[in-house]
Amino acid sequence: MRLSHYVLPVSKESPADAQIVSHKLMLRAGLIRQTAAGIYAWLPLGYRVLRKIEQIVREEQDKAGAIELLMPTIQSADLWRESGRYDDYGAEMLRIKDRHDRDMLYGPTAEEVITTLFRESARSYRDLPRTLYNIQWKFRDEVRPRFGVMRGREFLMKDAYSFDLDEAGARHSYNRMFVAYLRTFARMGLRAIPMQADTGPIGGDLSHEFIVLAPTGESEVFYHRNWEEPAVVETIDFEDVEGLQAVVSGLTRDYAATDEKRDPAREAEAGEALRQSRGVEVGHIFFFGTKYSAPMGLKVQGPDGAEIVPQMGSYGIGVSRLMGAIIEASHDEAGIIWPEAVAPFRIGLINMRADDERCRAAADDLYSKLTMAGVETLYDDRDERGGAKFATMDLIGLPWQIVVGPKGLDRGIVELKNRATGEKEELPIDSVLTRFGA
RNA sequence: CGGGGAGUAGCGCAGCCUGGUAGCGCAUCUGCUUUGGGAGCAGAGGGUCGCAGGUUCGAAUCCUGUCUCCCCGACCA
Repeated sequence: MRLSHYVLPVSKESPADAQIVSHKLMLRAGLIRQTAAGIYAWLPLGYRVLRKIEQIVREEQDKAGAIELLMPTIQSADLWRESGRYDDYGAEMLRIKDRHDRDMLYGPTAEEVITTLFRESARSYRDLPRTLYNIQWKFRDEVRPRFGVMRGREFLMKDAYSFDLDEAGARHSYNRMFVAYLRTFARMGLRAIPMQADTGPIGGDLSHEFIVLAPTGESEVFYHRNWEEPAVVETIDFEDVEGLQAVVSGLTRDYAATDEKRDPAREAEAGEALRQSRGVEVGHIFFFGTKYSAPMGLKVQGPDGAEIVPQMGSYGIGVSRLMGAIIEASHDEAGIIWPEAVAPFRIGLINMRADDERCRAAADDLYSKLTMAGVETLYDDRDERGGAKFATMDLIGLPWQIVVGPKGLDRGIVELKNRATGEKEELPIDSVLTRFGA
């Protein structure tokens, strides 16, 4: 993409509304624009990042055996009356009426919809287990939205729902998601730590929050230093029930808790190894048994002909929130530092002298070859001063910057800079192309 | 939902107390000079001062109402 043809409203100053660094940078780098309290438009650059994050989430859900579908944002109140949640949910739910004065709502979550859908498709025990998910916009009318997309009212969420024949099966479904989550966050360059969370009416240990460590995070967290090495599950057989359980057990061995869930005994046990930091909740998984399946009449026929009420779990990832979390975890004074996996473009190509024929020709050629090879490149071809271009590139945080200028061309080289490390290399143009597979 | 603050040009702000032709910096546009880390000079465009009433010869400024946004606390992907 040529910057001269793009929409990228960057700014030196951040709006007074923004309090935390990720919000400021998202506004300054032209990723988002606020349209109402807690509601944001995703500008072109931000939307590219959002789609990358979404795609990673999708790929890891698929690997874990979950099946994607898409549920509507607008739901009927009747569904929620069926589950008994319509009156309980409170003001956080945005309630609206259609032209026939029917009660509708903008979905804050989708247990009711998915349970209904599954009820209509599952007849036999052979139809279980299944895990279904969708990545869809949600709306929760938060009393006080803040921190930009970290706590918006409208947000993009991946929500998965598992249906199992018994509790042991539900545990396996839970374990699948547990591992999938760690893989998902690791791919985005995040250190996410699973922490025991409230389990609600069912009890047991099947509820975890996934917290990304970031110095400016919202909640205070405590963890064993072993978590400083991010948990990576490179390969895993999601069908291997015992193997998966062993992995999850291993991963939950070391202490980690949010401020509200601290355990003095385990902290004493950790002793010197106890660490304290701040974090952002990016995911939450839990098992809730028959809370929805029972009241909503979801049942299948078992091998012996008897009715079985499926055991359910649900698994959320805040996709839009992740963008804020990634920036909180990865930035410097100059701007954002995108991990390669989610960067809106891989390369920022800077033509130092757009008014110079030779530079323009060399940069145009480089841009053309990179683009044709499928390397996502943002090309600053504007006739601006170099300083302004560098500042913009640093702000928007693309992993690599390629600088084409007359001084380099005299020596037959261009400069390649790594945004994260700041390291610069001088390379012949051909080598740069080779480096990026073009 | 309780407490506090703010709405003036795209962004950041001054002006309000003490009513009298709406300003500054950045950004934008034009010209010239510049060009390897947010350039200099000269000029220009852009605002029904959140909205609605009221007081007054005259309201950004005073009064009343209202909407919106932000911050602190209780809740959440």
